[in-house]
Amino acid sequence: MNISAASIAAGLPVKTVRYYADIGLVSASSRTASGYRIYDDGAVRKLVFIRRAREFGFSIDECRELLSLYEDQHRSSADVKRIASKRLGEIAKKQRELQSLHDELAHLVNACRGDDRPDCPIIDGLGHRHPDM
Amino acid sequence: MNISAASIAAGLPVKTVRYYADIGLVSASSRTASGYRIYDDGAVRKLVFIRRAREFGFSIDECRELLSLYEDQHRSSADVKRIASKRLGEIAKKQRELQSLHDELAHLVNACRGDDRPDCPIIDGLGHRHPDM
DNA sequence: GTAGCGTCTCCAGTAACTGGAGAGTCAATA
DNA sequence: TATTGACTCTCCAGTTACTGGAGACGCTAC
Repeated sequence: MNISAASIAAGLPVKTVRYYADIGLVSASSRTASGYRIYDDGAVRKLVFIRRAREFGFSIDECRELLSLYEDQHRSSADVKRIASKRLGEIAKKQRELQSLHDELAHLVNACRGDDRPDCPIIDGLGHRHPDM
Repeated sequence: MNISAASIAAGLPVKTVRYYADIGLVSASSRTASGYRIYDDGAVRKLVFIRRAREFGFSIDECRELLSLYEDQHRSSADVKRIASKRLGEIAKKQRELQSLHDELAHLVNACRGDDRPDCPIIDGLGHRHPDM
């Protein structure tokens, strides 16, 4: 599999696959005589693994850690659960933040007539200090 | 007001205030003879405005746009509403994505015993293709 | 006057790519 | 066989919104 076939199989842009190789996250399994990267199924599986983990919001460094657990036959599921639980907590926190932003902004947007007059509660709401932020 | 007083009043780090001046977002109202930045109330209000808008997730460029509306006595609230509504849609989208990530990851974490055995549904869930992602 | 801050500018680095230049490679067509 | 066009390579620069640090200068108090 050359890089474009691997990128399609993994669901990642070619540039990103090359980048992951550059930073030593997932290297090509070998190269052709002319230097083209070759990816085998194992490498593609790792790329898929990384893509999924990135979609879950894991950082590249966390992916590195997860990948080493993924590759380690002797890893304990406790390690993995610890990392995933931490991430889950962060996601929940982000959700709460987003919710309050949404509510506040929605309130301002609803209060705005949206006509040609300069009076605008959104601008006012942004411009002045707010009780709990 | 020197830069640190302004930064406290605006709720932004000094570095960030300087950065906003560098990129021409909010300049100091003047300078002392020795080159120290001086901020008046108007400049501080703009800094607060920017901080709030950033907290709402508006990009620097969007802030620039909002700021010009903020400063424009003749702006229509329709313009502001348009930008804010767009942002609101993006926030809602992000919320939905985050929700599905949360559900999926929570499912995996719950399914994981978290003991010393290498069998781990989280790793498996990340490693393999998933129905709808 | 000197110690200990604060401030200045400028440069580099962050995260995770993305875009592009310039050169080489490969497969198919004329 | 030559050439076209797509693909690949490496390397460098740019992105976003800052943040950290170096080295130099300013300000205030003791």
